[in-house]
Amino acid sequence: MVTLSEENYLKAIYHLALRNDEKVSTNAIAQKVQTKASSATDMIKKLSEKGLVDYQKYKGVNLTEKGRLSAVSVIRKHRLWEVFLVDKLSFNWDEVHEVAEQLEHIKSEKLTQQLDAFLNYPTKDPHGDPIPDPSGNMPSTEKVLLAKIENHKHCICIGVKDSSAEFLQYLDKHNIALGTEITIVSKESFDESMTLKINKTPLVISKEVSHNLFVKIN
Amino acid sequence: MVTLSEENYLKAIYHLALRNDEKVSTNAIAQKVQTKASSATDMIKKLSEKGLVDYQKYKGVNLTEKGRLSAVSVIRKHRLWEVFLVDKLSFNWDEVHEVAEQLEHIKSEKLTQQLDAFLNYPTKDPHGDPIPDPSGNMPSTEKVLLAKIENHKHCICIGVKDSSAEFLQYLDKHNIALGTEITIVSKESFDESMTLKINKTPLVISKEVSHNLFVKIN
DNA sequence: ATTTATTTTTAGACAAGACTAAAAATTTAT
DNA sequence: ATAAATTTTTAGTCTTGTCTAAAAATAAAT
Repeated sequence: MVTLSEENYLKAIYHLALRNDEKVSTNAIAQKVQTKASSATDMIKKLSEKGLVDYQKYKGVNLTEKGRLSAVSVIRKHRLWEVFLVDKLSFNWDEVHEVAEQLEHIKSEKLTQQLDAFLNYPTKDPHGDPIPDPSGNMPSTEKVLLAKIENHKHCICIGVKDSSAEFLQYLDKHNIALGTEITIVSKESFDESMTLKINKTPLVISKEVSHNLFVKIN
Repeated sequence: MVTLSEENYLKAIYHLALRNDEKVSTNAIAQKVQTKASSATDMIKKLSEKGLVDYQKYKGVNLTEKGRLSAVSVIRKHRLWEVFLVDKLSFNWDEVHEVAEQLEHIKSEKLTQQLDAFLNYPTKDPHGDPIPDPSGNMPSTEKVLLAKIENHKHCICIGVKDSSAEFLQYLDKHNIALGTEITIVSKESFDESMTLKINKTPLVISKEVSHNLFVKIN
């Protein structure tokens, strides 16, 4: 069971990880959840013990898959409730956040499902943010780092982050270009390396590569 | 500001005071909120300090007007959400309680108002209980226990007393719903069982059932 | 490469709510 | 009316999540 506070921390980490794409710092989390760094440290330890984040002292945190699913579930509920408030209860788009912050913590699988159906399976909330599907997939509206793609997913290369000549040559050598379809075959958590399949050819890449390549989900 | 726990205690006291009409005992409260008497004592002191209940040691508690308003506000939200779940999200009437227990604590005046309007200002929840108005007036229904109805009378099911899932499922199984017309065919005085006729079908019920079903005379 | 500054973690404390065990008050029974 | 049983309260402890102050680790700057 994940408590309300834990859910808020997971959500904060999820949102911070989107832009940074690297490990999230204690201070950043503390600021996001409006608390002190020492409190954040305590909570991070708790989340780590529960297997919701990967954590090493002084090194920042990452969501585990379990933690990510929990965070996305809360975000899904938040955004569905925002749609409800605007579409059905005539709220303005700038009035919904505070109420949705409360509603997102209601625990009932059936409630979420039925609400989704009642709203006609919306794909975006009133602010234009995508609504994750019931199994925790966040529709990617825009480019995402290859490192963020889940196992066994297909995606398409749409750009690079740091375009050094060496890196572009590396890509050429392995037949990765704009528009190339990439399948994630497996991911190693200890060094964040990945095995891909490109045009039926397997390729192992390091985390330096996966964090430098932008893709979009097919 | 009234906390979630405080709201639950106030609600418990409100419901207990209905029947007893007298002061409510610590033990009764503890049982209702599923806790120990010592915990109840602690909370009662806190509620007393906040001016939500009148309390004298060993003498039981009464809601103050302030406490009553707070309790009724929670009950109003609980019942509105129940209507929402049944009318809009296709919940069965025996599935709504647990979820409504969570939703009743959401704090937003506008949310409650708009929900009320969206549901078309309902006056009863799915169990037939009245929904208080926004200023805290609880409509008094002239509902009566089925056990009290005389022989050969006709009446209409308008609610239940204790709405456990098992009981509601029992009612469903025997085609008793809100609005169902019931005729009392006979009454056994030795065990207080009754024979009814529902849609021309006879049904024998125990005193447990007749003491749990509210009806109004046709 | 040390010193300085910043970030992060630890240690100890606090408030809310709950619990156990025991004491005090009240009620019931003889 | 006094003893027995029950109810209620107190005292002390626990957990969750927060805080402050200080120590330790990392990062920045000279």
